[in-house]
Formats: sequence, structure tokens, C-alpha cells
Amino acid sequence: MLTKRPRGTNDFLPEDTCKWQYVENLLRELCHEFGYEEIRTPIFEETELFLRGVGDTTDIVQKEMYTFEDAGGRSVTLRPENTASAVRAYVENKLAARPQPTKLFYIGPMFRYERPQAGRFRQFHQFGVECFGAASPAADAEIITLAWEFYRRLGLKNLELNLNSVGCPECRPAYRKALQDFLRPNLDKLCDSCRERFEKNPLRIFDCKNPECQQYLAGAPTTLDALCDDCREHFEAVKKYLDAVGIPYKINERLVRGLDYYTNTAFEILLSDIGAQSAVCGGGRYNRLVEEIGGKPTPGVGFALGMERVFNALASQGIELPAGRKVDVFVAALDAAAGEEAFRLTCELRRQGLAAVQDVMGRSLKAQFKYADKFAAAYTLIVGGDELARGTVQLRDMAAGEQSEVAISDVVPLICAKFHK
RNA sequence: GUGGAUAUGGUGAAGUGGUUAACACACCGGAUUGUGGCUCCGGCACGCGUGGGUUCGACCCCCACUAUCCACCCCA
Repeated sequence: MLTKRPRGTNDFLPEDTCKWQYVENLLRELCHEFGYEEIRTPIFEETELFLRGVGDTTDIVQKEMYTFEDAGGRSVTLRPENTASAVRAYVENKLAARPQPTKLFYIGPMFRYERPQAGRFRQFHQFGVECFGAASPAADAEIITLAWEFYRRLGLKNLELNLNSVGCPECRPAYRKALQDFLRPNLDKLCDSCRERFEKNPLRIFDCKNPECQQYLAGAPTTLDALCDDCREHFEAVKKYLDAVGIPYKINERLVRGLDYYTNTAFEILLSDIGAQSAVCGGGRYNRLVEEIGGKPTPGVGFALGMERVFNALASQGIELPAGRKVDVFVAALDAAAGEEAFRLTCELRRQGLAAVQDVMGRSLKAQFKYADKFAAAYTLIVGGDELARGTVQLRDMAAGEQSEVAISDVVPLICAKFHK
């Protein structure tokens, strides 16, 4: 079917893209205020990068990647997320040699082969930030603040910030063992995937939605119980920063990140009224990711948010974004000869920075006026034979319904004056 | 990958086993000489997701497929 887009993808039409631009502009402005600069990495990378950067035990890697072999026999993959690429670019371009920390943001399409659903697509768009080189809890708090401020400016309500700490290589192993010891007596009663997680990633058993499994988790030791002094101090500091700027959060000790290189802070921002895919933002600290990918040990924090989910949230809360811009002047012509002069005048108006549109359909004057209305043109210029003979055109103020005859030589400056151009 | 629901023109949608598939909006055109937003008139599915089947006859019945939506899983 030639006229059908691929499953799980979207066409964004003009009425959509004007909203996207508004939100993207807001994000860019926000990043500027926070000192984050844009990075653009390839849409595809060597597959190996994601195996290491995302983790080869994750669902993303195991069953959701668009992987193919290029004509040169290399295995490449459409990026399922952007953090791995950002880390790769940080190392490859030696950004560590620049003043630290390195504060980057990205925005663009990501690809995951998933079953489409509300708020979930095969090509979707993420905005995210990464901060490399800063181990301070202030960096954690800074990116959370950025995300929170974004939603606040959009006017979204009922957001819930969930916060946790998953520890570090010092305290995690002990915790992991404690959790395994706690669960072991009931191991055979857990579901299949949880039994698998028990060995590989026992923390992720907290993610299981099976009520049976949850039952055996009651009273389990939490990551927070097991934090070492440094991690505890870090976590307390993050909370203190958030308290200081009045950002409310909920401690959720079941919020975990399964991969080994995640450390300390983990957070999610949830919004329950947009369907099952309620996470609008997720992130955390990953102090071991850079070295995992082959760089020097470098601390990092970051988050990503789903653009489509932002628009879902806006729609569900009835928030209207500013509409697209209107046309300043419509230039109507009565015949071919007038059309030439209309063309010239239209271009002249554009050179002065005005949005000017002329008829290219050869329509009747009446139809041209109707068309001008669709664009809500502020003014319409009428170029006709009679006026041309006199060296003039008609200038009509559409809202006022008033019209006057103006010398062709004066009309462009006159219109510019009305728009202060 | 699993489950549920749904598939009629650009959109929202009526519709009955049997001649020309409502209606509204949108779009296009027109309503005496070169002028809009209101009003009026007209046009706009050779076709009812695709492919089979049942039937004298199907958009309406059956089967398959596909797609969409929602949910599981997972995540943004």
C-alpha cells in the first residue's frame, strides 16, 4: 500500500507542526537559561553501541531495535534512545577537554519496534539532557528542575515527581544480596520473568506488576535502607535542593533502573490522565556509563521526555498552544496583466519582511477574497486594469472593511508603516 | 509477542439482505457588470478497509488478512 504510512509512525501536518515548533522553542529557550547546548548525533549508530549503552538484557535491545546490515556489511541500528550516542560523541570528540561539566541537550526522532498504543509509537520523539563531568547532587537537582520548569511553563497540572536512589558500586552489591536473601524462600512462587530477574537484576522485580510477586515483596529491604554513607549524603542533598526551590516529590523506593551503570538518583515524572503510558519523563544518574562505552570514568546525569506524550498531556488538560502566524497581506489580481504587477508587489512586500501571499490559482476576485479570509490576511491589495492605468492599486483593511486607492509607488512603504517595518 | 474493540466520502457520522449510500462540517463553484467574513443555490463516495465465501441479490451474513484504537509487556 503506497499511500499508507508505516505502522506506528505519524505525519505531522501544519496544524501540528506549529505546536511542535512552539514547544521546541520553549525547550530551547529553557536549555539556554540552564546553560545546556544542543548536540545532534546520527539517527543510526553501530549496533554495538546500543548493546553496551542501553544494555543487552533490556527489552529495547532484545526485541525492539531496528537493526540492519548496510551495504558494507556493518550492523547498524536506528537509535532507540539518545543517551548512548551522546556518551559516544562526548568521548569521541573529547568534550572532556573543554570546560566541565559538559551540558548537552538533544531533540529528535527515536525508533523502537513496539506495538503502538496511546503515547507509544515506533518512531517517536524525545527531548533529553545529559550532564557529564559533574558528580555533585546539584547537577541531579538541576536537570530535575529543568524538566519541572518545562511542564510548569506549559501549564500542566497533576504531575507527580517520583524520586529514589539506587546506590552505587559500593553499596549496591550488598543490597542486591540482601534482597535475594529476602526473596529466596519464596523464589519458586515468583513468576517466570521474576525468577529470571532474581539472578540477573533482582532490583527489577520491583517493576513486576504481577500481584502475586508484589505480595512476596512486602517488607522487602529497600535500596534506601542499604545506601552507603556517600550515597545517603548525595540523596539527602538532592532532596534539599528540590526543597529549596519548592519542587514536590514523592520518595518511591520501588523506582529502579535495572542496569549496572545507573547509580544514585533515579526519577520519573508521571501524569495519570494520559493513559497507561503515564511516564512523561524519566532519568537519573549513570556514573559508570561513560567508562562502559570506553571513556574515562566520568559521572553523568540525564533524562529524556517523550514529545508525543507532552502533546497528549496538553490535549487531555485542554491546554491550547498559540496558533500559527497569520498572513499580513494578500495580493489579488484581476487578470494576467495585473498578475505580473501583483507578483512584483508581493515580492517587494516580502523583501520588507512581511508575510505576503498572492493568488496562483487564477480565481475570480470573489474567490480570492474568500481565500484571503482563510489566512486571516490583515490587508488585501487589489491590482486591476483600471487602477494600473492610473498607476494605483486598491488597499483594503480587511477587519475594518475600508478601502482606499493608493499610488503604486507609495503602497509598499505605506503597508510597512502599518506593520512598523 | 498476547488480549479486547473497531473499520462507510477530507472530517464527524446515519443506514437496510434488494432500485440512484442520509445528514452535518470541510472543500470547490455560483447568486447581473472587478470585492471577503452572514445567507441562499449547486458540486463533491462508480463506493461502504483488503481478499474470498454464502445468496437470485450484500455496505449490511460467514471466513481470512490488514490497519486503527485501547490494554498487557516495556518504556519517553
